[in-house]
Amino acid sequence: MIADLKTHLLDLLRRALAGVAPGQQLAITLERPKQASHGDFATNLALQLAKPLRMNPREVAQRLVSELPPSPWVAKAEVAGAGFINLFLNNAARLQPLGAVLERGEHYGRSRLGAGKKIQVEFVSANPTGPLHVGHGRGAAYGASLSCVLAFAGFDVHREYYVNDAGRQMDILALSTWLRYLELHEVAVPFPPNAYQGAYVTEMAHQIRVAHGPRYLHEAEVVLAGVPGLEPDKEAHLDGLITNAKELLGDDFAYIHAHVLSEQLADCRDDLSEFGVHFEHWFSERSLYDTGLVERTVAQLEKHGHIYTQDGAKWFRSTSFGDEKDRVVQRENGLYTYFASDIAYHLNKFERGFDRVIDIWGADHHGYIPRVKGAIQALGLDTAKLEVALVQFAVLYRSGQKTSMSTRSGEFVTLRELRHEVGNDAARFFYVLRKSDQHLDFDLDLAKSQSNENPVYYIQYAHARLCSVLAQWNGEEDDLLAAELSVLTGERELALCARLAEFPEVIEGAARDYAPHTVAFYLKDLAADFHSYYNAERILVEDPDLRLARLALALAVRQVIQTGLRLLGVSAPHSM
RNA sequence: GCGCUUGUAGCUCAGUGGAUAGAGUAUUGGCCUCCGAAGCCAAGGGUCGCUGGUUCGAUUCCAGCCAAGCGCGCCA
Repeated sequence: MIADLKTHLLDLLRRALAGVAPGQQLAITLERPKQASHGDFATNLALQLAKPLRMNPREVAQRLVSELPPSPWVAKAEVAGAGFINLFLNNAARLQPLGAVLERGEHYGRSRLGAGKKIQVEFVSANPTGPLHVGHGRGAAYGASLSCVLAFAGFDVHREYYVNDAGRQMDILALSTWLRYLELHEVAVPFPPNAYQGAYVTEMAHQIRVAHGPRYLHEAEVVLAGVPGLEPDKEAHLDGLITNAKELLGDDFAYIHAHVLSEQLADCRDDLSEFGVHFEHWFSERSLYDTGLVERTVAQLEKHGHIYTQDGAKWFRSTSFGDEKDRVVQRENGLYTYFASDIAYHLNKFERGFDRVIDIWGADHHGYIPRVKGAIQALGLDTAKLEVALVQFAVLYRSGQKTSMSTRSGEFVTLRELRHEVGNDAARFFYVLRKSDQHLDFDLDLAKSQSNENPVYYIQYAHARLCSVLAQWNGEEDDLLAAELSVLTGERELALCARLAEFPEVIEGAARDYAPHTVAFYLKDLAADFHSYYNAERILVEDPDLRLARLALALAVRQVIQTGLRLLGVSAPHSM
């Protein structure tokens, strides 16, 4: 409808252009002016033409206006400012979007932009070594909202969580749990400061003790045998302990490893699920090793001459692809690096036939992009299909003080804690209310103590008000779909219609730019327009025609708020 | 040092090659016998970091500088 209207206006301008400057090929831009006095649409066409035609822009504008063919929708066209052409629509045209919302209902705003293309969105992918913290929450909220927007814009979206279940961090978690277990049995092994400190580790140790008693007990001397001291290299100390644990426990270490992994993954899954964040796939890093894909990937790179050996390690020549230095894929000790499995993972993604793959990473991974893209190119794949969206870290403030968010130190505010304090709706909305590449100062005190000031309530309140009015009318909502809308002539009403008309454009923009925050800002604007209208005019008036038309407008606004909030994972309560 | 990101109202943040740069919050003053005051209306508050360049026009694009965050491992 409104797309047709825009097409119609563009067509009018194109014909005027042909009359004034035959042969001029210009991309005509049509924008919605910020000020109502500048019309419903404006174009800078005359300003663009002024130079090639060597004419005064206002004069060009004047000639374009006089060449503009008559239209059933355009009330007037006028020249303004430096040479803008402002187009004013008649009321029938301005009411069109309202009719479109009523007709399409929950599908209003849906787009064919994605054309059913398969697109994978991988996000969160936090190591399952402890509870998710508020930093992960941002990636979760962003990824989930973006995925919904993309799906609404016509993409076939696949959400995926990459589970880092193969690396050293998981070994450290298993070790940490075992050490806590020994501690519970009063075995005197000092708990290393760089092991996982969180209380959940002790809880898991406790569970293991309850389930298996003393089965995993060993004397302190054997546990510490041959382990280098904490100084000078505390990581070497940790590695020594891991080596001993694996030897002493054998298959039992694998059991503890598997146990802590499944515990943490289950916790993570529950946490995200309660946050309204769901994944189609949980992809195991370890499976890349089990299926031999990591090995095959490196071999393939080697075959094509992108690998060389130096100092006993295998290096990928990523400098050939614009990286600042070459990167190790297989260490001197034979173990593959995280990078190696990540190349294999991306190869696997491409082999699954996605038209586009989006990785959502924390901004601290930005230096990682050139090497991954380089590897993809080296494998003969199309790097343009991979897009990386960086999400800046949330910097957490408590009582005006910056708070640490390290998982290993155990000093962090968990996502679960945050959700319980401020609620899922406020948390989801708060996270997505800034563009993703903007640093986020997350003021805990503000979020927790003043949650009523969170703008999400402003929008939800508008929704509840609309529900309330419609309930008091107590009629059949289906009857509103056929209401005669032409009695709506007030500026506020027509402004609301214009706002409704923007929604499909906002969705397409958000999908194109990976910017779900624009949906949040749009909803704030829509709610503001409605609150303003609601205070100025009465909806349930005596005149039955006007009442029905206003109720139809209310229904449409409620629908778009509902749709928008759903995309952001925020509830639309009927009362609050 | 190099790279990426950021710099807009007291604070937190949107936005744009175009007309008078916006919102929330904070401050001040109004609006409920009337559909929900978690709301509305109004006022004050700005060198869009600085300097150049491109352009009819730059807060927006480009370069340099200043400042902040992050990254620069045979960690993941």
